[in-house]
Amino acid sequence: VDTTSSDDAPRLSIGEVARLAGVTPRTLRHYHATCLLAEPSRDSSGYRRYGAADLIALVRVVRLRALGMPIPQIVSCIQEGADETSLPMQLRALAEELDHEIVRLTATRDRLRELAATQTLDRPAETLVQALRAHGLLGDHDTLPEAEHPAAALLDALHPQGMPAVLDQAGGLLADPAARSALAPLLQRFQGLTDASPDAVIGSLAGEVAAVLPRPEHASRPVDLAVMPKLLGDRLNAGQLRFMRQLRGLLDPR
Amino acid sequence: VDTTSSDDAPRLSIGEVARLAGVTPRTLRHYHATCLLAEPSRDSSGYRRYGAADLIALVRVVRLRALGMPIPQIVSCIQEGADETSLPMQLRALAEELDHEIVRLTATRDRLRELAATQTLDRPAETLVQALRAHGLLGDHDTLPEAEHPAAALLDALHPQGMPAVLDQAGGLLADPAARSALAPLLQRFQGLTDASPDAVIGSLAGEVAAVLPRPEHASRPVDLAVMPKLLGDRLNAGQLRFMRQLRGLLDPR
DNA sequence: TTGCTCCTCACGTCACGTGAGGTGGC
DNA sequence: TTGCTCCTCACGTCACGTGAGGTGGC
Repeated sequence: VDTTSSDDAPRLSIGEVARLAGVTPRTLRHYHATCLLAEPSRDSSGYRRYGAADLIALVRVVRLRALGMPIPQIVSCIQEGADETSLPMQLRALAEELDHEIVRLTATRDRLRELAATQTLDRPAETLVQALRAHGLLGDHDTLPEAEHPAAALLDALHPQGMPAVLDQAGGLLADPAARSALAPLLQRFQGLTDASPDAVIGSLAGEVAAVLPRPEHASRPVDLAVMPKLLGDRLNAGQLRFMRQLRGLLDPR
Repeated sequence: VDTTSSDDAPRLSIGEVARLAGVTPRTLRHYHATCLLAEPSRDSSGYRRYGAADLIALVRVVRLRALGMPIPQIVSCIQEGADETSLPMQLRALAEELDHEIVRLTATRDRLRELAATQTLDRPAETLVQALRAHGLLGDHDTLPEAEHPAAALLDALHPQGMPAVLDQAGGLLADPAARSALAPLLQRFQGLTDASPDAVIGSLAGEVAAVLPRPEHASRPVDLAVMPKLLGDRLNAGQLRFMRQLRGLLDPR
């Protein structure tokens, strides 16, 4: 018996399948364009007509997309000849990628909260002042001269993790009275350099400074000592610049 | 005394600043193009020349980018007149977005591992068979007729969470002997419908079925009963289709 | 002189969103 | 007849990566 109320090839419009699968018609057309899904047949007016098998294939794709699988990978998953046992492996690989992503985002989130709380992102000079006070190098009511603020900002910018990390690394030096008393006269001698300072004076000062400073070997992104003179050129005299070149040679011998 | 070895306006090339800030020259040019950073001065050959202040501004931007802040938001943060106290608030807001993202990714990752372990993403018929066996509705060595596999796949596709969720919702029904004994004769009566079945028979069957089925009100994406006949048209006769329409009217009264 | 850096377009990425402009179906 | 759906381009998104083709600096 032939049933006239039921079409022999029951078909849905693009909007109907899309709604059933929980996507937009545009998304479905995109999947056709990328050969993720075969184009279905068309009716007499050029409309796409979908059957139950098309819906099943689409939902499969939609679920893999919701799991974060990129389209090219889905293509390789569903093409015939694809190893059926590889799907669980690919899912596990995606899970591992997410593990790393979650670790990364968690670290970033924690750092965001820390920076919001301490406000150290934007006030290198203030951060430096607090550290100096904590080490008794600056009186509680003393402050850094205005002229030193750009230098503090530059120091902050040159270290990958900024001023707090600089102070962290310098903490040992600052907390050690012996190192502090050794550095103080060296700083004075550096400030006393002039254009006319003899090479011998500069060379021995560089040697003494290099002996006190911690090695930069383990820095993730060591400061490029070659560009330092270019940045500081208008604040240093010729003797001080020669000192920087000497120090660079000693700290980073090629 | 004029020092000839030190330039009055010490400047770095784009490659030098970029390396100091840990980005590529292209990234820096992109920041200029988006007005995130002002274009620096050029030398006689058209090369950009950067000073210490440019480096400091760049590093500020690079750090905010590393924290996940989008460029337009950074622009609003660093333009003059920007409320200084708003930066911590924006950082906290970013942290909250990351909280949600982390929750989302964690759920997806767990689901990936679950699907990889149970392999229920791809074998709706097998999943159905296992559930039927667990409820004693199918012998341990019996299997689903091949003809029912497409129906299982369709059922799986029509539920947003797939076959396991379908079985979960139907679990109460299957586990309840009273419901099972009520459904069995109803299924037989449905299968017995023909093109010539009178409306009265169909109407009362629809009423009895609707009384037994759980309400679809709380489904996140209720199955569109209007399209069901189009999907099943070639598997059902006219009487069964009239039943579907009746049932639809009872379960979802507009 | 060679190799490196710099310059400015301008297309590509990823998975669609969003009109633009036109036509078929109830 | 009106409103809804469908059709095919084709540009926009986001933050750059990557040549293409040409020139300056050590």
